[in-house]
Amino acid sequence: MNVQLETSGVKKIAIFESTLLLVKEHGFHGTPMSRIAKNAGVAAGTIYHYFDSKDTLIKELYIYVKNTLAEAILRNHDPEKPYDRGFLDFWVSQCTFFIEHPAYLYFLEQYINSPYAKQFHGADSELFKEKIKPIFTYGIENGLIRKMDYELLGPIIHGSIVAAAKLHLSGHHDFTRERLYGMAQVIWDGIKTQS
Amino acid sequence: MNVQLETSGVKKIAIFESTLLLVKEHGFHGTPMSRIAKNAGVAAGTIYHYFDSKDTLIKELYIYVKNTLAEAILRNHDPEKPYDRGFLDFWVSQCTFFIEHPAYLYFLEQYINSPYAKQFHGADSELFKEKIKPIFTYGIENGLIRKMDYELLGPIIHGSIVAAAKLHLSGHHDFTRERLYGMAQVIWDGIKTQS
DNA sequence: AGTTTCCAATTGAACGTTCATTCGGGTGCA
DNA sequence: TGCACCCGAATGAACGTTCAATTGGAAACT
Repeated sequence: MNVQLETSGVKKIAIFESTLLLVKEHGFHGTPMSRIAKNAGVAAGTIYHYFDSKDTLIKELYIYVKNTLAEAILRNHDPEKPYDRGFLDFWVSQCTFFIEHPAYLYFLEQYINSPYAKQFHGADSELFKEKIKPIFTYGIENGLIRKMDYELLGPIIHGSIVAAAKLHLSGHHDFTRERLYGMAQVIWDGIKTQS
Repeated sequence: MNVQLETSGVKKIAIFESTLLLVKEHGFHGTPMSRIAKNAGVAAGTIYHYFDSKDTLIKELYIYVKNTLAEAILRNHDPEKPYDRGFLDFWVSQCTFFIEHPAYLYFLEQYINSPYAKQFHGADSELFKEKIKPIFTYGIENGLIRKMDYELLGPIIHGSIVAAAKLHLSGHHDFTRERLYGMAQVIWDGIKTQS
């Protein structure tokens, strides 16, 4: 199931989840290693058994989060279905994932815009790069999606998903699965090759 | 010109611009007050003559940035022109502003996703709330834009502008004014009421 | 099976640094 | 003289990281 053959990794995951929760609540700087440790039920020094520094902890956490997200998306992805249906599924399953895992969403949003992302530029989830991104480059190259750079298309789609998830999480709206598919359709109409 | 009747405010602006540059480069945590001071050409203590704390400095800086952005947008906005043309102008002038002021862009992006934004929820540019936002709510209410929440529409448009500006700033692309209007048109096609 | 060896895992107090903020004092203008 | 502005060394708290000491359990040996 896992890429690495880890004996357990249970503490590592505990540290990840603890960091995720605290970063969501207080941001990167607002979460000292001491509190990460306490929250994860380990001693401060233990973290340094698994990670070289706070920076590498954050970087590895980012990849962990992206991998978890990619797994969730791929689980709902059926390559047999028509391309547009695939896009809708992608949009909805990612949005659902964020709604169900708010800490993952807020961590990602903070990371992407932090200096970490520039510092560790290139370090990303292999799963994402190899399985998800190709779906979109395929769509662009085969004339199913409007001709534009992936670097432009990506943030636009991402932005719509994040906006919807945040809106739901704010509590003001409660999006049903149908509503989500409706929103995905709006985005698809804007993205697809215009007839 | 300014809302506040400041005698000069030149030091205050210097502190703002210094913070902007350093935050872009090193993030919130990576920019100590001492370096903000040195970079602005003032003493550390002087900052506390103008701001209560680092937190309020950041908060006021956010409003300063949003105001400056709003001014730039309104300067290029002509209410006489048709609505769709107004949207294109809005999109392009905001994108151009970000391209010309990268530090403003990166500061905003970091702020929006930081705990500051939640902490100071509601504190925003009056200019923006009273002049820019109404343009969009008008468009939605009068059936010119697809019926959706402003909280959903806003981030989508914002996302596309930011993505384009970042792509330009990355150096890989050099968008002419015509190219920018082309991209704005793509977004408009997705946003407008479908015929 | 019992004993010894060994090392990864874990602890938390201690260290040194960095940082936001304070404060006592200085300057120049009204 | 008073007041607004400004300085920068000093302060003390908070933080990331280190490390000597402890544990526990698996292998190696008798």
